[in-house]
Amino acid sequence: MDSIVQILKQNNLSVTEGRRKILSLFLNSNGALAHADIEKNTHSHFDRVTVYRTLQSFVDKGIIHTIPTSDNSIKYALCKDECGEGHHHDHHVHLVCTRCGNTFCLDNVVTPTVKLPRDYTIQQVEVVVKGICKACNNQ
Amino acid sequence: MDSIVQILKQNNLSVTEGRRKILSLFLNSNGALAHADIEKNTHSHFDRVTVYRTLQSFVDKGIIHTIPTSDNSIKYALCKDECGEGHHHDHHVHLVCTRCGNTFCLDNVVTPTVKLPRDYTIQQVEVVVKGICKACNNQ
DNA sequence: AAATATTTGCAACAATGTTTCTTTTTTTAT
DNA sequence: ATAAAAAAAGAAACATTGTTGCAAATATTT
Ligand SMILES: [Mn+2]
Ligand SMILES: [Mn+2]
Ligand SMILES: [Zn+2]
Ligand SMILES: [Zn+2]
Repeated sequence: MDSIVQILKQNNLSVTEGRRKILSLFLNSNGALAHADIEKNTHSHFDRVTVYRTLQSFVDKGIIHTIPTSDNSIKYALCKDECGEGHHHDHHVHLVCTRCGNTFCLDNVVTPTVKLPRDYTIQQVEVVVKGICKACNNQ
Repeated sequence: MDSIVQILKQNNLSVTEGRRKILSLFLNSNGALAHADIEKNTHSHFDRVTVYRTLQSFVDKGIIHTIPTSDNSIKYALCKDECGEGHHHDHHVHLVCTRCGNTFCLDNVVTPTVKLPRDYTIQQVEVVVKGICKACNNQ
């Protein structure tokens, strides 16, 4: 069976053209995608609302995760860790390349531990590095 | 001289009612502010465009900095480090309280060092912690 | 194949952000 | 203090982004 269909079924999502296509975009992209990237790559074949809903359901199911940015543009990327419905466990660092503008999950770079004063409780640590990506550095 | 006026003059910004009021909001707030918070606190006394432009000029001058979020909502907070026109040097951790929803600069918590593979270049590291803030923990 | 459940697209709306231009305010020079 | 120059604010129009309710279409279950 198609691995895309498999992922959708495993997550109790009914298999529709939009979900198949959008999931395949993530599987075939090495960087993170914004809503606009998806609209563009699908040539607006799907309604904007459908794209929003699809992204949201993928996040809910733990198939993709969001990446924080400083400029009001959510980026989404495939979860490669043990994420599932209702719980994300993405403990890796993200890189925003200031040259090509792409955002990447550095799956092998774990988030450093942060020590806060006693009064605070840590639930999750997000690390976003601005810098130059591999591809841009090698040219 | 009023310290607010002083800050504006030091940064070569002409002193206007809007800038004075918005800067004082930041000086009197212990957390970060979103555009909407400012609109609300000024009772929409200033045009929305003016608020956008004021925030942008403050960021440009290094008076305030933006804080990345995962939900498409830019937060702004006073720069307490050595920031200036064209260069921000905010090396502290940010905390988003999942109970009260506020965002705080933890000025005393320096961002941990991150080690990336040789192919990458680091320019800036942003750390956002989700958790419970001091005030919420002590009640 | 029919019944049921789910998803989609559409429309209308709300919120957020940008651009251009005129008026007003602030700053500088006299 | 006044006039000239510079800068900022406000208004309007528009663009982009995100949300909600509902009927039609599609997918899943029986
Ligand atoms: Mn990631
Ligand atoms: Mn800060
Ligand atoms: Zn790059
Ligand atoms: Zn709190």
